[in-house]
Amino acid sequence: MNYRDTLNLPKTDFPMRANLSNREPGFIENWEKEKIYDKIRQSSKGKDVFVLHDGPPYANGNIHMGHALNKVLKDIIVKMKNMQGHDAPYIPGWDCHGLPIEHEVVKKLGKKAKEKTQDEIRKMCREYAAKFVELQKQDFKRLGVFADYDNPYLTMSHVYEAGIVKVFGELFKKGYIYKGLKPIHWCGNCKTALAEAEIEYNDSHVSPSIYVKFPIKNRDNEYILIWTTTPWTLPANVAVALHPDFEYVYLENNGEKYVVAKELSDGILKDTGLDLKIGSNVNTKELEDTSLEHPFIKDRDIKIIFGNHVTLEMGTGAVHTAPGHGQEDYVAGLKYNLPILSPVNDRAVFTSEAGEWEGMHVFKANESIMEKMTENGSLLYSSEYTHSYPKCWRCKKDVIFRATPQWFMQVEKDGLKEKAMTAIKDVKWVPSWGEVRMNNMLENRPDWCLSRQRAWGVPIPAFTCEKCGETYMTAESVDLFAEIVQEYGVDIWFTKDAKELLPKNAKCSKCGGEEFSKEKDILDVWFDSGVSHFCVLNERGISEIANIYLEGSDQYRGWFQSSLWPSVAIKSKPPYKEVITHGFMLDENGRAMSKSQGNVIPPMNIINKYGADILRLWVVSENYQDNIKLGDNLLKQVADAYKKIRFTLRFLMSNLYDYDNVKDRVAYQDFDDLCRWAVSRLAGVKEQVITDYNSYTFHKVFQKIHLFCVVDLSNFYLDIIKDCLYSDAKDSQKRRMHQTVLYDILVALTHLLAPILTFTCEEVYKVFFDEQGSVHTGVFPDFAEYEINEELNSDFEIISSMKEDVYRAIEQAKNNGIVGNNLESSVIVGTDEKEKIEVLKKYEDKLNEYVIVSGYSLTDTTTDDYYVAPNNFKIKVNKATGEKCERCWIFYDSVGTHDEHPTLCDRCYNVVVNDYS
RNA sequence: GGGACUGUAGCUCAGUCGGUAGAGCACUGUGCUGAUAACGCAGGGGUCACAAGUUCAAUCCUUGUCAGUCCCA
Repeated sequence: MNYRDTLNLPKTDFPMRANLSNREPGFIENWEKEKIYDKIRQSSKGKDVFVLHDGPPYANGNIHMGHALNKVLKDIIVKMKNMQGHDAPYIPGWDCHGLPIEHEVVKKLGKKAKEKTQDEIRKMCREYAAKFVELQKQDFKRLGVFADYDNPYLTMSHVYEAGIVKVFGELFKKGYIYKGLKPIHWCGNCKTALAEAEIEYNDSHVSPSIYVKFPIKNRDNEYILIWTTTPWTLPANVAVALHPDFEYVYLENNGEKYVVAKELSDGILKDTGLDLKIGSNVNTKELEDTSLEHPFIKDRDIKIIFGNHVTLEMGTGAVHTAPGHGQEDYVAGLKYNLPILSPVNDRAVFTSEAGEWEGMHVFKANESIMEKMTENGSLLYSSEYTHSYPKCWRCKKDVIFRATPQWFMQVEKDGLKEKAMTAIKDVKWVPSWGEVRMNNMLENRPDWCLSRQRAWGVPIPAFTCEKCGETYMTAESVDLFAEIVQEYGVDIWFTKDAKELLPKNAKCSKCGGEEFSKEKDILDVWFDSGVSHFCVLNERGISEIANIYLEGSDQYRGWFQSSLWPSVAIKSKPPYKEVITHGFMLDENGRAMSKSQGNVIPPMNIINKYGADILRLWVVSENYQDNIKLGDNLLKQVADAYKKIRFTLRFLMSNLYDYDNVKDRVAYQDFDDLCRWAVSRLAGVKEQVITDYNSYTFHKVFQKIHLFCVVDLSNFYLDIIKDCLYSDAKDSQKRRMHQTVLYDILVALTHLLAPILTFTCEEVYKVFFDEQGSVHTGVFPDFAEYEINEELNSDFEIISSMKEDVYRAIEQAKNNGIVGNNLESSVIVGTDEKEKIEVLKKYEDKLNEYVIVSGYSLTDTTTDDYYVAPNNFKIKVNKATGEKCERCWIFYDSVGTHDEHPTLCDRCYNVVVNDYS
């Protein structure tokens, strides 16, 4: 008789090899067919609503690892909330307007772009965005992300566009919206505004380099010396900036004294070659209340201001400030309430405000202005300077900074900034330092410039009076436009005349004119996405605000803020209860991933090589709150951990092939100590894992489950019970008891891991539990009767440490030729630690099973020939007595006593005789 | 240059309310061949980024430096 056939060896159809990359698409197909998202919605109906609101990715290009990381994290949260008895919907969104798409479309058109109307270009942008929404959607599905893909939110949909206009209108009515001047990059040749992305840099641009004297009022022969490379901006000068902390000295020159930064004085001497003497220190505080004269404009009072933007890299430490012609100057100007002068028209030609230079192109005026200052003696020195200067991407001509009318949202009005800063204290920031970071950003935030001079976006519904040029926008006109957009989309702004978009009887408030033209500005796309909580959560009746926003840490400046301002202004509270951020993708060496570095890994490469579940497991294998590394070695490690989990699940299933959870289940009160311990550990792991899920520390979920699989299960419990599972009678109470435990562990792992290993857990569920159902409509198991038994836990820790020591002793015994393997051994164990021996005595008759040896006994009296092991147990290893049972491989004295089956022990004999004859 | 974060074994992470550190994986060796392209066991491996300060004592506190990352200028 072949006794092997009488064993209950594991059986399962669950494949060892996951073959994820090939098999995952099948699951996705199935989920689509079964409408898994709708099913989950149905099974969650009526439960507590929990909303993770999706920050819309930009509908341009294929997804990268940053998207994958972000979406998987969101998906894990949504799934684990659904599995904890919440109703957690997930509406995916896409950011569809904006320059990058317009840029791509125009670039593709090339020279033909000029022949196209704005309306035609917008149509192409819309198609372009729609295409990438579909592409990205497929990729997100491939990642196993569950979402309402049939009803996503697109910022270019008519409903959403109408929502944007409505929110803009609300803010306008509350008085937050105003029109002001702001310097922007401007190409005088193309007569157009340029965004940062439309600018190229010429590294070897040659500019004039001039030192100019600004006389200090009421101080004879004292000047502040400034340095600049743009003489043409001097007519717009209104201030000179000094650094509050730098030391300043006088440079003396034939009776004249020039204030400059001490550290730069040597550089100035070298640069100019002038024979200047470095004189005494200047108390700049005393200068605070005085002002300067302009070098060539009479009657202009030039303020002295202080700012940290002044550097010691170049110049004199005194910065010529023209808020109409420079970003930093503009910001400083806002702080000091300086006028914004910009006497330059759209062709970069001086206007009448520039006096004698009217009609002259600004670059040509440089020379003339320098001549003027040479004449009146205010130009100390001039030369040339080579540096990097911006030029237009289209015509390659040099660009200028020019103040233009722009639309703003006021952040100081009605204490909005203070309200926002207070509001964020009620938000839970994960990690907690997010609050500090946000707070610092809000504090220094200037008014939000909402307008862009572009085609692809939501128009700012403003009109200009044809007669007097006054801007026309009223509560009524904004409301009317929102209504029109609701029906036709914003494209109508570009196709209809002003008359058709204005309220009847619209009259200019200034001159009473009735003829208007449409303004051409569109809204900043950050406004589009910033109002998503209105346009999605409110408009769809999902919730007033979101439970969670989860994005990369760059969004403190971006979406978290663009969402916060309108929300606090209108709802008087933040749009989110919790804000979670994740770090950025780095390569294996901790370097940022970038095209230029060539270390970018597309998510599809990982999915095709390893599968989405491996990618998902990678997401939770590291702490995403910090930066997160990616590379082949890391993926290999994750793949190994995956295998361990998969094999554990498979082993559980394979030993349950003959188990029926209804018929064969053994009640908890009939469990032995080992099983009580096992379910105590299970209950502990379950509790910890749920805690870790709810604090969004997913890497701890992963580590705890992995550790449970490796240490508690694989190395200990499963190893011990194999003997019972295989060799005991199929129907024995003991075997059924262990199977009951295995079953519950399987249920627990399958569900607790489902938010992470979305595909694999579904595979387990369909193979083992219910081919028609889905693990994702289930909930985390409860196991109310399984208590965390601290006494058992600590007892088994002692048993475990004893087992370690015994194995060390057996290793030695093997080396000494006493035994060949563990089951050949019979061990005697003692220790000086009485408490430990007392614990062991409680389990004395089970310890041979737990240690997996043929003989085990405890002793109070150890002798010198005992091996003293690191955990302080003393052990003697002998060769087991009796013979090896052919069936169960354990050494028993009873082997040979049964004539019918001379190679079997008592237990196996009985099983074979009862069940197999 | 400013704001924020990170730096513990090859890797991913724990940890110490201040008393010179732990786990899993990987690695090496080994057993088994009834989880078998599996499974078990044993072993090696860290001046806790660097420097100074506080302290009887610092990886943990303070300051600075270096490296990496995000945002801003």
